[in-house]
Amino acid sequence: MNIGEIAKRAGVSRSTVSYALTGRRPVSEETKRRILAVIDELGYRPNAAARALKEGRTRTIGLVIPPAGQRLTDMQLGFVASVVDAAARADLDVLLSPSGGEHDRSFERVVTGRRVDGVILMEIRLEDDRVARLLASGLPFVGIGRTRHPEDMSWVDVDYEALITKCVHHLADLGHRQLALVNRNAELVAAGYGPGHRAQAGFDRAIAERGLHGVQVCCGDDAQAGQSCLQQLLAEHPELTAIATINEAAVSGMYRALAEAGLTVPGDFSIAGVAARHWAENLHPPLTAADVPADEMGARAVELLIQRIADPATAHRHLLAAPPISLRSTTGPAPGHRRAI
Amino acid sequence: MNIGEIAKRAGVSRSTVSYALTGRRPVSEETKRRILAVIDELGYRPNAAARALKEGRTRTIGLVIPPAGQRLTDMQLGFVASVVDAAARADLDVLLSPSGGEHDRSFERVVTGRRVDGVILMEIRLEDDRVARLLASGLPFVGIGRTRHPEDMSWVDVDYEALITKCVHHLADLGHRQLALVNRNAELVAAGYGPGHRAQAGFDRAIAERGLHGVQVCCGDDAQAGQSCLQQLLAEHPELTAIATINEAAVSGMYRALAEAGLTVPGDFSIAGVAARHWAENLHPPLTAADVPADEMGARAVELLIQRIADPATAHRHLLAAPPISLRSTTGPAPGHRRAI
DNA sequence: GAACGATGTCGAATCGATTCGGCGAATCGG
DNA sequence: CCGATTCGCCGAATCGATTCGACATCGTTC
Repeated sequence: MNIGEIAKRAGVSRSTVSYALTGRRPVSEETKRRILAVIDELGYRPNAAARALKEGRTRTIGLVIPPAGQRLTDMQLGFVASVVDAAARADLDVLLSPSGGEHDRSFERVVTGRRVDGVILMEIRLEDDRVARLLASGLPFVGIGRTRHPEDMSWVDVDYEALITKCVHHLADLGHRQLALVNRNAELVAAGYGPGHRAQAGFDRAIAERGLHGVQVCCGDDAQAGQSCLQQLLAEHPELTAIATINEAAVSGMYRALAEAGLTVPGDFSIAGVAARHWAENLHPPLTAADVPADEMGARAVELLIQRIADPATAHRHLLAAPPISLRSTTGPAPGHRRAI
Repeated sequence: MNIGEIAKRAGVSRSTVSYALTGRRPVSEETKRRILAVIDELGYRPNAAARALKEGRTRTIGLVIPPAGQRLTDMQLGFVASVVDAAARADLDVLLSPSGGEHDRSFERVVTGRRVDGVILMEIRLEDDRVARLLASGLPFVGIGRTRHPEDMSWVDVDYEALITKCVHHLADLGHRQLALVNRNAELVAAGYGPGHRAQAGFDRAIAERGLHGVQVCCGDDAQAGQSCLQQLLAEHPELTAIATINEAAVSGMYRALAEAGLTVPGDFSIAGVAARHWAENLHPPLTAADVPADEMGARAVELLIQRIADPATAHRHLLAAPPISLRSTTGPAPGHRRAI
């Protein structure tokens, strides 16, 4: 069931079959019809490996995800889904590659074995070996996230700094004076996870601008960690009245801790965050949050990658998403400051 | 940077380089050392397409997931993660393919273009075109889930029927007489989604065995749907005291509906389900549930697939997981039946 | 009617690996 | 000391597509 077989049965040469399929040279209607009939009858499809070998491209992109061991957050899942979706629309296949820890063989295979035409990289650190590796290899790639030197690459990213700044201003406008920032897990932030650092920077800046008091903590990426984290926070800083966070997975645990401490949301305590819309809406109460457009970002990342593959010499392009905050149910006037509205 | 270049610089023939790398024929230590040094220096890795073409295998498996549009449940995410993980350990790459709806081109490419050595199929229907397609194509595959004719294929699955039966018996033992089964979304069940149908069957059987009263409803796969579904259920069947469910994504919404109806869990109302452990534990209160071992199942699916690829003629193998129920916080004696314990 | 440009097709080279048959040289046994 | 093995390596064929140059046929044009 290869192209030679088709050619034989249609009584033409292999090249003619190829041209009939790709249309890169004219083939008479009659011949084309006969070839297609044979192909249809035998259910022939060109061998992907042979085509990739000759053409020098695989029609496949790599998607590098955080190690599978750690659960994907809802936002990350949104990125994956939208990348897969957009790739499918462009008739590209997606090769999944966990990276980090024991999985570096997989990443190395993807980068180095010419298995993919380009790569989309998730969960990028400020200093990231993988980015360096990709830059050195010359393989086109696009980041969802960026390093400390963002000019070197194409990326789409969430402007965590601006978003957290907005959250703080929003809370300050409501009269809150004592705020906390709940970050992602400590290992991630310590490893130079960009959003974590940028959220810190934005928080610090906004706190300073408004003359507020702020504390920062890291918190594991799940509900139980969120609960114990907030318990501790409330115990050590009873003066707090509001939280800003980028840790969507921990929010439901924070709700729990507040409820157990007898604090109502948003009556006694406010929370504003950055999260996938789907997630924010499905929480109870729905989270006041910047709705990260994960779907669009994934699609844009694929677009950028396709452009880079087509012409690796084009200028790098960047997309920084900073959607406005959707006021849902978790922020309100600071207790005792109702007149301040 | 191909094998010829390496051969030239090492002063040997291309075949010798190949044998030095694969070890399929002896090569002298001295020569091997020289070759490896050159390879190391130039950072050479064999071209995957060329190798796949010659060897007739791609060292890649396909993972067919539900269309990306609909969110993956936590359990599905667990399957994906464990499959990717197990594949990486076996030095296999994973090609992701959404199927259903507009994505059938992607599925078709995977099946037909010899892009993968085998396929793992998720979210299987009782009658499933994709299974028929794979059987016809001769491509090795393993299902996570099974059709109405399970003998035709290898699979791993969750024994929803047994698990729901256990849930019902557990609730009946606690004195509950009026139960409901909350199934997955209506379209999925109508399309012949096996777990949905098997859960119904198990529910019916157990209800009959114990002489109970039962109702069944379908419910969208998210918290909001769970909330409105349970609201309606409570309104139409005020006599209900317990629920069994396979719809993990809807559970938190059910909690909400119960709380708003003034019912405590498990004091006034009990819930038992089938869910990913991680999810069940992180709910508040933690769900009494059969903990589906998603990690192990994904790994086993990969194992079975590797065996099938190695020898497509082996007998089909099946693995039906029916873990015991982990008693957490959401089931208790039926109200007014405390003596019945 | 000769020169010319399309048009349609073919044969052969090519992509980068693996693998088989064979060929010297070294080693061994008798 | 000679024939038989073994060892180490090479050259060529092969996998299944794409693509380039060449060629035959046909219709135009001057």
